[in-house]
This record gives sequence, C-alpha cells and structure tokens, in this order.
Amino acid sequence: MIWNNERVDEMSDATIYDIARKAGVSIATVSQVINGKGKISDKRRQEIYRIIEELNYRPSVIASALTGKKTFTLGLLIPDISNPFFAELARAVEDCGSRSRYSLVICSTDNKDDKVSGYLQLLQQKSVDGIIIGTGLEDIGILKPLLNKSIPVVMIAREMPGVQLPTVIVDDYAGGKQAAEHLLELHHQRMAIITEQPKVSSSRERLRGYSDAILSRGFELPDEMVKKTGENLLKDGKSRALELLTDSNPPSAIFCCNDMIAIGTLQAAKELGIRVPEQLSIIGFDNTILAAVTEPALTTLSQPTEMMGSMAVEILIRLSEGESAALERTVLKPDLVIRSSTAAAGNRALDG
Amino acid sequence: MIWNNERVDEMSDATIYDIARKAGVSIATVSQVINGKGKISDKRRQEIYRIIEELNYRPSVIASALTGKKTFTLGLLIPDISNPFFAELARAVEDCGSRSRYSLVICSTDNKDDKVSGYLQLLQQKSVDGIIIGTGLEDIGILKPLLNKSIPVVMIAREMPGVQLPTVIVDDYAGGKQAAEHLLELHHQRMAIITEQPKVSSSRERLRGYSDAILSRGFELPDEMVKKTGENLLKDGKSRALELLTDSNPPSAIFCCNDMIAIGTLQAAKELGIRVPEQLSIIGFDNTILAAVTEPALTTLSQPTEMMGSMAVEILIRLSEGESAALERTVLKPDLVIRSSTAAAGNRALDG
DNA sequence: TTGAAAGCGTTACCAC
DNA sequence: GTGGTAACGCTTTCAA
Repeated sequence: MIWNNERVDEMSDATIYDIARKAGVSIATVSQVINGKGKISDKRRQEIYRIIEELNYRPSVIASALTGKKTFTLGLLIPDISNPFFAELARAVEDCGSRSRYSLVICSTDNKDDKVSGYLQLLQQKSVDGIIIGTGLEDIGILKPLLNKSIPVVMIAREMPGVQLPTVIVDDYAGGKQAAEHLLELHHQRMAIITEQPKVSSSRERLRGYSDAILSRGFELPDEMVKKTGENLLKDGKSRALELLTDSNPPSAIFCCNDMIAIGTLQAAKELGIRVPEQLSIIGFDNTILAAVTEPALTTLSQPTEMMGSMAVEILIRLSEGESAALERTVLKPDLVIRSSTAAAGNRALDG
Repeated sequence: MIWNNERVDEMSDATIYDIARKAGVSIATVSQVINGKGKISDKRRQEIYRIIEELNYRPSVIASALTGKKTFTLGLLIPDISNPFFAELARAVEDCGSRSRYSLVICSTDNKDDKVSGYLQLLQQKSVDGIIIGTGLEDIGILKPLLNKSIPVVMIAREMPGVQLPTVIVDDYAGGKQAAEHLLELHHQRMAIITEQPKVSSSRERLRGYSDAILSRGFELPDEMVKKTGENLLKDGKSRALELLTDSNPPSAIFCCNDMIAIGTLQAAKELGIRVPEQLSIIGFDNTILAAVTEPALTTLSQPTEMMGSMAVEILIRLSEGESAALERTVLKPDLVIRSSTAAAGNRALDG
C-alpha cells in the first residue's frame, strides 16, 4: 500500500497503561487528565496530552462502559431502512445523536415480531444507552423483558396500546381527517382507503380519522372501500388499488396510508388508463422524496421527521442520564401538502 | 403501565455471578456451559440453562469483548442514509450481517472528510469488528491512523486511489460507457454529463467511461457539456441541468451520475417545458426506487446492491476471524435498465 | 497532586 | 468435571 515504507508494526492499539508508562505516572493520573477530573499539575497534563497525541491513543469505549459509563450508542428499530420515510427518520435521529457523539445502530424489523425481539435482546446485550422503537408489534408481551431492564425506550411514529412509554408521534388521527376533509372539499363522495397491516398503529389511527371525517359529513366508508396491504407496500398497494378501481362502483378518491402505497396506486391507475387527478384523486402520507418526483406529484401529509428524530433522541439522552422518566407524549401536527394528484371529483364514465 | 401489578423491582440485569450463585456452581462453570466448552455433567448443564431462562440472563457483549472476543458490530460509512441508493445498500449490509448476529452502525458523512475521520475514530473506540467505507474522501491521509490499527476495512461502491483495501465495486467505467453507447445508438451527438464532486471516485470513473465511449466514436464531449454538482444532489442537479439546457447549443441527452441528479434534471426539463424523452434523453445511475416512479420512468444503470452488501460483509467477517487479507477486488457489472426517459435523438427546434 | 487498588462482567488457563 | 484466578482497559475512591 502507499504507506508501505512506514512502520505499521505497532498494530496493537495503545492503552492507558502505555500512556502512563511513557509519562512515568500512574494510570489513575492519565484517566483523570482525560476526564478532566482531579487536580493535575499543568506540566504533567501537557506532557500526558502530548504522549496521547504521539501514540494516537483513544480510550476504549468498551472498557469504560464496563465500569458503568455509557456506551454512547443508541438503537433504532424501524420496519425497513430502505423505505424512504424511515431512512429520512433515521437520518434525523443519527444527526441529532451524533451531535452528542452517539452512534446509531439500525435494526430493520420488517414488522416481524421475532425480528423485533431478536434485535431488542441484541441491543440489551450490547448495553446501548437507549432504544427508539418505530416499528409495529403484534404481541406487546415481547417488550416485557426489555421494560424490566434499565434501558430507556422511546416510541417514535408508532404507539403500542397498553404500553406506556415516552412517545413522539404525529397526530395520525388528525392526518386521516385532514386527508378526508381535503377530498370532501373537492366533492368526492365515493372514497376509499388503503392501509397498512392492522398492527401498524399509525395506519389504524389514520383510518379512524379518515372514517370519522367521512361519516360526520353524512357519507359512508363501506367495507369494500377499505383495503389492507401486507409486507410489500408497493406491490400490495398496487394490487389493492387494482381491486378498488375495478370494483363495479369504483372510488373517485383513494387515501393511501403512506407514499409507497400511493405510488402503487398511481401505477395501478396508470395500468388501467385512469387519469390522475382528473378521474382519480390520490393522497399519500409521509411526504417523502418519492412524493415530489412522481407524475403527477403526490398530494400527501407531511411528517416533521427532523423534529421527531431530535425529540426522541433528546428524551432518550435525558433518560439515560438518569432524569426521571416524565412519561411525555409529544404529538406533532401533520401538514397537508397539496400537489397534483388530487382534484375536484370527476365522473369516470363521462370523463374517460 | 399495563404490567403495573407485577414485580419490576429486580431492575438490575442478572450477571454470570447471579447464575452461578443460584446454581451453586462457579462462574467458570456457567461460562463453560454458555460457550459449550469444557465437560459439564448433563444434570448441571440442564439446571444452569433453567436458571438462565428463569433470570432471563444474557451475557454482556461489552464484558466479553473486553476479554478479546468480538463486539459483533460493524460500521458502515456512507454519504447519506436518506439517499435511497445508500439506504438500499445499507439494508443489504444489515441483512447479511444480521444473519450472523452482527449489528450495523450507520454513519452518514455527507462526503465531509472531518465527519469521516470523526466516525472512524468513534468506531475504533467502540471496537467494532469491521468497517465498510462507501463514502468519498478528499484526503486519504485520514485513513492512515485507521489502517495502522487492527480493524478490518473494506471499500464498497467507492475506491480510493493509492489505498489498497479489499473492495466490492461496480464497474463504473463500464457503466459510463454503457450509458454513452445507449445514447449513441439512439443517434445522440450533443451529449452532456452531470457528475458528483470529483472526490467521489465512482463519478470520476463514470465520466471517464462516458467520455471514452463518445470520443471513440469520433464525437466529442466539450467542457461546457460536463457539469459537477455539490452536496445537494437534487437541487444542484437541477441547477446544472438548467445551465446545460439553456446553453446556446443545448445537449439532446444528459447522463446523470446518479438517480437523484437525474430527477433534478427531469425537473429542470419540466420547468423549461422540454419534453422527455422526445426532446431530451436522460439516463441515471443506481436504479433506485426513485427511477421507477418518475414520469417518465428513468432509464438507468442498475447496481447489484444486494450482492455488493453481502460480499462486503462476508469479506469483513472473514477478515475479522483472522483469515489473511487476500486483497480482493470484486468488480460487478452494472446493468442497463431501459425505461422511458431515453429515445432517439430529436431536434428541439423542429420538435418543440 | 498523585497513586494503589478494587471493581465492572466476561473468558481461559490450570489445578484439583 | 469443576472451580480459582488472572486478565481485559478503564474509572473511582481513598490514602498518602
């Protein structure tokens, strides 16, 4: 390699003992210098710093964690890091954490309970300082062993009924309502919804808000207008949309519980030759980068990912520093972003 | 919380001592049982397993790492986890790692050298078992302290000239060539390219391949047809595209070094009322989910992210298990995925 | 102002 | 088969 000619033999990383020996002091003194504790003469301090630089010494986080200090590592459980919404959320969490020198361990659970509990166990064994859960869970019993331990946990973008944990969430119910109201204002009457699996709390709430808003205006949301996807958001979204759109009495508007599903729906419409938004209005959720690049661009509900990520991290850090767990529940507002996938209700028969 | 009524007081996690005490044996015995070493009578073994279950004991990875065992943690350096290409790559790495119970620490560097070296230091201090670098670097000197240490490193999707490290990469040069050839077959002559910053090795190679292919057909790639973005791929991509398209002699085709830039270019074209692909062909790179959802859908070069991720992890694990560092360099082939953003060269003046 | 020593939770070697 | 104990690299307390 390029540095062939240089010494690469001192491979073993220096320890506090090496520093102490070289400086002719005890390891306690070195430790104090590093942690800015105790009273060390300026001369010694300088000298020790010099040697630390010289040997490129960095204290082992592992060893220090073993003495009861933090690992400066956080865990993030999400369904899938390759889903842009969660990638954006992860980025927010990472950024906020790294400002305080925390690292982030990513755990993609695919919404599978066994993956969740596997990751949870792993994170515990690794003594992370906190865990952020942003994934759905069928059996909350899985959390029990974790909650008996001392690791702080906060929920992000998801909730578990029956488990009280600090939570940072968007008002999904209100979001569903806003979606419905936007559509109602555009005079849609036959409205459908495609949700995620029922174990995803956010989807449940969005459905509830959507449904309530429709019902309160005297319209209805019949069962055949409510569809659920499985694991594969894009593919299943498209299939469900196909089902809806080939119904004998198809909807003029579909609310998709996230942008991925909305894209699947867009593809279904395209495949059937249905024009969006003229013949069909589609509204998504999350306002990921995807929503901005489709044609037509998606009307969607935007989540403040930045804010959610940093709030979750801040709570976790406070908790891990021993602050009493004020069982906070922060509910942020989603924002309706109107683009080009929604328009006044048309009539497919006339229009098409 | 829901489990209010139950004992939650034994908060302190059980240690090997608790198990040993309860089983009336020494910690050495417990350790041996856990690690399947030594000879322990079946009776004791069963009993110890039972107690482990009962106390929900899980050995501390921290403590075990301190005795020289692995941390079962890998680090991944990428420019930005919220960029779909890297999110997909991260997912591949995570999946492969988790099959062997490794966790993944994500580090978004924004292609900034100081972030890179900060993360590198952090990962070392945390004694990760290996580091995957998929981010550009201006000053490779930053890697020097790392390479002197004992942590295995592999490069993914990027290369550093002058640093020899095991590498898993796509043939970017060939990719650039394929892009050019596709465009040339469509009879384009005035062809442009928008690359990332020069410190991104993959962009440099794609440019080289593109340029070589064009030149070898007797056409040219004049300087004003070569643009570079900055940090913000989408925004800068759009600006650069705007510059190209408002040139007095605008290109009929633009090769964008990744899908994000291609989308910026698509937006620029839309803004100028230029029709794609009739008046302008656009070709991207990466084949992320984004390429499939734009309108028109992007012709792009697909990278085998799955394969790249798992190869990188496998090399790293082998290395961390002491296998001699065969300085492998795996070059995978990119695949041209033809969608709807490229077409035979038209004439904007006639056509528009 | 400094250092000796205990302790953190494991593993591994060597006696018994 | 089983257990005692040193060692891993660090922090912290207490004495000097």
